[in-house]
Amino acid sequence: MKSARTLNSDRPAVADKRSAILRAAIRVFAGNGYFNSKVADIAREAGVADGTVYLYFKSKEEILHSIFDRNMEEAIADGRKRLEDIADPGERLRRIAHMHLDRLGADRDLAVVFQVELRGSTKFMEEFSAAGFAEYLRLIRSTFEEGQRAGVFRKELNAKVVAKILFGALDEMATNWILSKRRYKLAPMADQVLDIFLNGVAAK
Amino acid sequence: MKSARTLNSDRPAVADKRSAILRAAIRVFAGNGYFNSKVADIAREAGVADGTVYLYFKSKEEILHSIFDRNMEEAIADGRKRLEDIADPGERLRRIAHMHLDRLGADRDLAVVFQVELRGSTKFMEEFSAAGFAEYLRLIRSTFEEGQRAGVFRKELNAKVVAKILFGALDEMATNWILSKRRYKLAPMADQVLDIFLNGVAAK
DNA sequence: AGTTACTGAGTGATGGTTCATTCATTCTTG
DNA sequence: CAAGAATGAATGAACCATCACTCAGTAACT
Repeated sequence: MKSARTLNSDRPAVADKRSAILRAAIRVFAGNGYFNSKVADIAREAGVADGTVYLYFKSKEEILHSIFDRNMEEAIADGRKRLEDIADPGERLRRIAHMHLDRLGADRDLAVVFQVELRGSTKFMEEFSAAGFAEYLRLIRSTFEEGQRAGVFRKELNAKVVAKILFGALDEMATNWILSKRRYKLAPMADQVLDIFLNGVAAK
Repeated sequence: MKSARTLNSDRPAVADKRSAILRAAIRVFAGNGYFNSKVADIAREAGVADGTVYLYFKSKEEILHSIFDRNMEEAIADGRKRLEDIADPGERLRRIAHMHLDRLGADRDLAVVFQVELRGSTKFMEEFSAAGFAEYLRLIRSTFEEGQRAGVFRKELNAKVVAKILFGALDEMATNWILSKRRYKLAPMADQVLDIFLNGVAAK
């Protein structure tokens, strides 16, 4: 087997290998589903031995968790940054929706893992929902509440329900996109969703 | 073992046993997830031997399919009937949404199977989406298009996207409901969704 | 020589599926 | 109507393919 990139030995290959395994796992999980994927498949795809996987992750399940954690963390950090210069609640929601679909639309395999594989058992769902999803829903909700206070959104609406509606609509766009044979851009759908949504919740 | 009901020998216990197994499977799948459920668990829950399951279903996977098929068929038949006396497109959509959430809200285990277990692999998703989901989306869409022709919904909206939005919102209500610790009624959420939705798509 | 990174054959447990056998019921025959 | 034969639904122990995970060994580097 060809030795891994030894071009510059600055960084030990450690970080590289960890994410090589994660990237491989995303591809494998997306292709076969989590439960039908063998650890050996991931190892082969990553170009390492079976045992090596266990030097970086303590179980197959932890690999799935790491995929979620790492991406969610990145998305949230990036999201915060790209929201800080926007004041208008409607525009903030638009930006959130765009980022949501941009991110999933940029990597189909990752999208499959997020839309399908991570939903495959209540156990996972509960864990993930306790972690990142809940925080994401809260972000949408509090943004909406700002809008209510500012008088641009109808005050009688339940913000929690509204957040779920927006999330659900975006989520369905993503799921439909990965299942669709047609290839179209996912991100632009955000505007169609927001058109209806903002019209629906607008004050007056 | 006590002999099966021999009260009237009209009908062999066959149909009974088949649906006993299906009901047991719904409970077991909902409790452990499809992949973590053993056929032996289903058999025990149904009060039959392992082998008996294979007299009625040719594989574990076929059990999952049957759960979907049977319920979807029933839902669609029932749905058609309860829609035929409604002309107004907005009211038709409201009725659809109510039926959707009523049905899932009436049986938490079934809801778990539909919201979680059936989504756990692209393979399943594709099969199911080819089957019932697609038809359901088409129903929403064509109802919306009637409304567009009637001039009550904005004509510039893409009906396909609109249908996904409504479905996605309802779907998220259901998923959130099964994951929530709190016990609340699912069906009433339909009105909150429709309030925003109809406002969002209304002409003028 | 020591340390760290990696390897991949082996192992042990799991669980979907099969099938030889049982037995209650129904049919046939005298 | 009773005895024997046939039926086929139901059983559950056993089979065996499948993998997640381990670990004794090798390689690479200092």
